Amino acid sequence: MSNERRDFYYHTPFLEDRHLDAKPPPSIHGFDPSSYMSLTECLHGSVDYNSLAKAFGLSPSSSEVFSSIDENSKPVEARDLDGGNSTDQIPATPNSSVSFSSSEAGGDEDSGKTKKEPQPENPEDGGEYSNKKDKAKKKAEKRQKEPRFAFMTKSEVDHLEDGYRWRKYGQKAVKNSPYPRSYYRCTTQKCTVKKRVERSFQDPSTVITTYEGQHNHPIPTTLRGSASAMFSHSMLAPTPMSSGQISFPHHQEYSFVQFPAAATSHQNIGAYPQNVNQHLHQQYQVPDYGLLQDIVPSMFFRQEP
DNA sequence: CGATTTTGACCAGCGC
DNA sequence: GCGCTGGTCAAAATCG
Repeated sequence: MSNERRDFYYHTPFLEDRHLDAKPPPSIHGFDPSSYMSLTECLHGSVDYNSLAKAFGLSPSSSEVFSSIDENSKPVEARDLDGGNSTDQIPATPNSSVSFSSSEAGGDEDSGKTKKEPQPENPEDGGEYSNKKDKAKKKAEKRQKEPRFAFMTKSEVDHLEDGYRWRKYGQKAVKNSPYPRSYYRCTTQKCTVKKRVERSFQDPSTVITTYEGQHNHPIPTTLRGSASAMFSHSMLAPTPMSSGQISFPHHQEYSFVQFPAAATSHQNIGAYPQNVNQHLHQQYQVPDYGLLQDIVPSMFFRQEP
């Protein structure tokens, strides 16, 4: 609504030219402005552009960057990536359709999509409705408060190992795409984090993962395989997840990144100036330059009209 | 046998 | 109001 609203998109080609031993590094490439990759959505649908830009050490007026996104990372049939989502509700201007309710973190960051404030219509007189419906409503209400974050990863594996344990609770065919979308929920009790995974129909080698919510617990140490071993100590330590960290799982074998706490409270974004860099840096597995140098410089911001 | 996945049904939001 | 679509539920099936 207000012009204050700005969407942030990022393009993180990091890892692309990174050599991590034997296997080809997964890369996050391209992005889909019209359906995913909107940091704004992740950040509760309301973020101050300048603050965020600052947080990442970018000049708020780096308009070239904006354009570069359009040209380079052309949202190839972006709408198709998300099937109905973007096609139907995010026509030309992604954010414009995101009926964001800036009210607060509880804003409907799911806005542009489907869920909406479930009218609290006498939950008790559900009468004819089974508690199933009530449940769904409650969940929906809850869900809206969760920050979301989506990214694309080149991978042959659909469900990327990210250190947490997930249970699949649904799968749906995606409109205009031969690939289905899977829905996962964190199996840890009391943790409401969910994630959706789907393969890009434009680029079948790309997996689009959307995280929703924040883990309120450390990574399960009983994780089988090497997953747990690859997470940095900083991750396994009782990190203040409550502060709003969001993890950027790419590929279990290569890296694991935590996004600075900015995710949960947009008001604080301005509070992570340059520290963000160091912050991120610590999280990377790759020592030398870390992926940070890839991610930050390539962190593109875009302002939608 | 418990945990997880599969899958059809159901529900809510949105556009027409 | 209706149809479409995304998201979730939950019973059944499958897995380890």
